[in-house]
Amino acid sequence: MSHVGYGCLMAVDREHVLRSAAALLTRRATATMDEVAKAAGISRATLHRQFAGRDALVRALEELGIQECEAALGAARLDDGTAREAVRRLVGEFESAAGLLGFLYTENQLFEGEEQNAGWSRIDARIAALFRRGQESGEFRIDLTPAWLTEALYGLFASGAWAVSEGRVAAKDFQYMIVELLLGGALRREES
Amino acid sequence: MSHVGYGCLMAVDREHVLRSAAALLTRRATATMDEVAKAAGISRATLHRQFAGRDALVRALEELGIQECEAALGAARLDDGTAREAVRRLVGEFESAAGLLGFLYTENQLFEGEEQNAGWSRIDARIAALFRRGQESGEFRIDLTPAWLTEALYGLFASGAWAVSEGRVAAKDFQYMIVELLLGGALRREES
DNA sequence: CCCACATGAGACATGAATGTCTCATGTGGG
DNA sequence: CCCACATGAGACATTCATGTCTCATGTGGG
Repeated sequence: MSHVGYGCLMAVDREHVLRSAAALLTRRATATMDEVAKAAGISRATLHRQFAGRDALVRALEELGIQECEAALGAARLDDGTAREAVRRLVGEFESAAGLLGFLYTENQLFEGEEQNAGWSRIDARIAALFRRGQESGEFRIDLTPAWLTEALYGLFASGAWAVSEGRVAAKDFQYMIVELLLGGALRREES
Repeated sequence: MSHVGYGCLMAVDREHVLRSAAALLTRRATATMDEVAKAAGISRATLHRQFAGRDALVRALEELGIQECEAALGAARLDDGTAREAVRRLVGEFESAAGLLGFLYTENQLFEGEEQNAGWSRIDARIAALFRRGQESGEFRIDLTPAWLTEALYGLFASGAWAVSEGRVAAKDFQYMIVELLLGGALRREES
């Protein structure tokens, strides 16, 4: 047939639905499909036509999260300059995705048995490689493994995003707080 | 009547039930009441006799978590020695409760509207006071707020406990990894 | 103008978890 | 020995989210 896709009536903006769902589920991970639909301004039926079920929706959100992370990783240019500068850029680029990331981070615990999306492994590897680069260049200490630093970064993103949404930390301090704690820790430095 | 409580047949070991539930829910936050009962080695009926419902069970777990945290806070003697030593002791004492803490930390997001247990505020305050003491003594930097350091500590506990349970970090490194990252950060130190 | 089609609204069935109930059982204490 | 009582097993109703269905509507394109 001739009409390839959606020639006449524009289908519901899938992107917008995903964004709305992400924003809602970030705040309340147990939100109903009904609530998700309302949040997106569409009916439950239409939501269901786009995503076969809650499962499919979460998977789509996972894909979205992975895309955002990979976009952030690209924009952060992890190979440029010092490792600490790259970490700073990385956190900045990740900021907008932190909420979604936190949601997916906790949601992953529920999948338990199932194999996790390969995208996360790639992302983990790229972040861990950055920390490894910092270790090899002598910038970072070598007694904290890249795997742990990566994991810790996720944890700080999640708690940071939550603290901001709860009003315990100002949104404008998000990047600074995370970067400074991750890189420098709580102790005062004598040196430069 | 004469028999005050459980004179004859010992009631189901409430403590044991709570421990089992904590262990299970730490791994799978969505576990069924049935599974919780099985994990504790009792029937669902008995579980219901002890805890009016899932809600009551979670509240009881929250109380348990608060108790453990306050016990840990006491054992860590936050007012003794340098603040960094106190932080080290604190993380060590919290280690056994980290899994439960992580569960409750994420579970709290679901309660959304409701007011959170006052116990957490007390605990937050004690931990934040420790960081503040470190700042006032000149040990800790002052540009990271005590509130954020407290929040970050929770996040590191959660991600640390999860990383251990996933096998990405060795259990024996738990305390070291968290303390070193929290206090010293990822950067190498030139000074002592 | 008419048709195609995506949408919204809602009815309906389904499955799962929950909460409540009864009853048989076994053990411990008097 | 007998009674009290906590327990386990299971039946049952209920609630809720979900998935599927139908139908009316409205709009855009031909």
